[in-house]
Amino acid sequence: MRKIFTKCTECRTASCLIKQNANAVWIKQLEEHNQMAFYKEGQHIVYENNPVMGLYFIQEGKAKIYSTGINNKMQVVRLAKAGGIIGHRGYGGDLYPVGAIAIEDSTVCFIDNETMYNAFMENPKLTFNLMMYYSKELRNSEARIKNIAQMNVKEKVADALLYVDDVFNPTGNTHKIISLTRKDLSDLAGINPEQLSRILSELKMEKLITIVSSEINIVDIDKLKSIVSPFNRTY
Amino acid sequence: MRKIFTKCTECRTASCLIKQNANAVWIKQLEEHNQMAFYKEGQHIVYENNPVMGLYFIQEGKAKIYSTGINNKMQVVRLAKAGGIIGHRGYGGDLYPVGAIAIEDSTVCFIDNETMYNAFMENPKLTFNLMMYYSKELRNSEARIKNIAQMNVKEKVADALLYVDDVFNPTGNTHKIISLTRKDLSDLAGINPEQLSRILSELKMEKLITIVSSEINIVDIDKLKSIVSPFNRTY
DNA sequence: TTAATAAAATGACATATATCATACAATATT
DNA sequence: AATATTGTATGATATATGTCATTTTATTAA
Repeated sequence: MRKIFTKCTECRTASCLIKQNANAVWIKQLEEHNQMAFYKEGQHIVYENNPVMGLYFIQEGKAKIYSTGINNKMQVVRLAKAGGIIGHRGYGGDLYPVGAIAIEDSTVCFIDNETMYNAFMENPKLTFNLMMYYSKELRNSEARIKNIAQMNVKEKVADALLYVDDVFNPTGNTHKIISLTRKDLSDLAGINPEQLSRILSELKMEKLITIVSSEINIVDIDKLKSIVSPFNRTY
Repeated sequence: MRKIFTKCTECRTASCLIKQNANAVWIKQLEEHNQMAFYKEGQHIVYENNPVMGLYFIQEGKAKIYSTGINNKMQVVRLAKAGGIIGHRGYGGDLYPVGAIAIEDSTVCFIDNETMYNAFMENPKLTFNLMMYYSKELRNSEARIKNIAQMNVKEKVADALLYVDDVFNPTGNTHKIISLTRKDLSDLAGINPEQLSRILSELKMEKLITIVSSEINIVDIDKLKSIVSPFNRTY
């Protein structure tokens, strides 16, 4: 576990939008308003249908953003890691329609709505880049709508594996699927765990992945991509 | 058909984010850079996988935003009307991953990326509210991921009807499903037209909707909502 | 108005995926 | 180390939904 930094100037999360875009004066301001919190794996960072009080910046760790449907079936709508943002949807007393759970021990930096609003009004680049962040997530989300609606289970599994790899292994050196259980993966793919197991076995037989003590490794990422290529997703 | 306004000061689209949030100086600036275009029903406003040159603001009319999957199967990811925004995803020479087609005769106001960027840097409220717009669309989109993944066909149809009504009949006085063919509706619900027909007949029998010469009218919106209520979507 | 064309609805059938049950493997507990 | 507990994999079966064919209704053209 890394040390918790309560000051932005000390924080080493280079991908943080605030560090990248707010001016020095505002970084000081924000430092005085932020609240750091530590979440153990499995703990809720935000609950579904609770009021949105501000923005959560993941300083360290990983989280799944989910929404609960019928029979308490969980749908993972997106994954986030250090630098990622949770919350902030629906300004002005709205409820937050999705929940977030730490899938690794995580430290999260919280800044309330009012402080954020003031920062936005005086840091156009911050606002612009946060707008871009949402815009990019929206694009991803719309791609996932099509995928979930049209793909068969095998394609959904390939898509989910590639999504996880894209989010959690950005350098591309390693392609290990980390921090996620079979249940998490099936909730992400939008299928049930049994189907997931079946397809994983199939992919293992076809030598696209290896599984050692239930840890998944992508060994032939190109073939995996070719499974979803008819849906021209760009990973 | 309404007259095409080429000046923001003349334009009567009250819901336009630019009109609402840009200062007078910038509205003048934007007026000099905007390009108006008229699209007949069925015409493309933007094509899939084309470069994103700027932002499209719908002044008048309606559009479906879609993405094409396997076997050229269309998935409608969202609907937009006057005041709605198309484009802008993936700033910086990226490709626009979804397409947009006018589903009514429409006039659309286009502003290039550079002009928009300059406007953003000097109109924090405009940037903030556009960020909120994307944020809201993202929230909707994530809700739809769960819905499409978990709902059965009947729930999908109810959800699609309620979505259309919510977007196109905001006042709530009338609940007529307009401007959409059965194909459009099934592409939105993520099912095939045959299933849609079957479910529509069922809903008609149950007196939740009426169909006169293939025009759908929601007559019992509460019962329709109760079909999707286990998914606690807030229309 | 009638014929021609397109759109929508219905029916019969095939199939992919979910469900339930069971078996196996891996981690945790005493 | 042995047992309990959880997580993962596989098999058998049921069911919802997609596909293809046909009929009915609506729209357009002659």
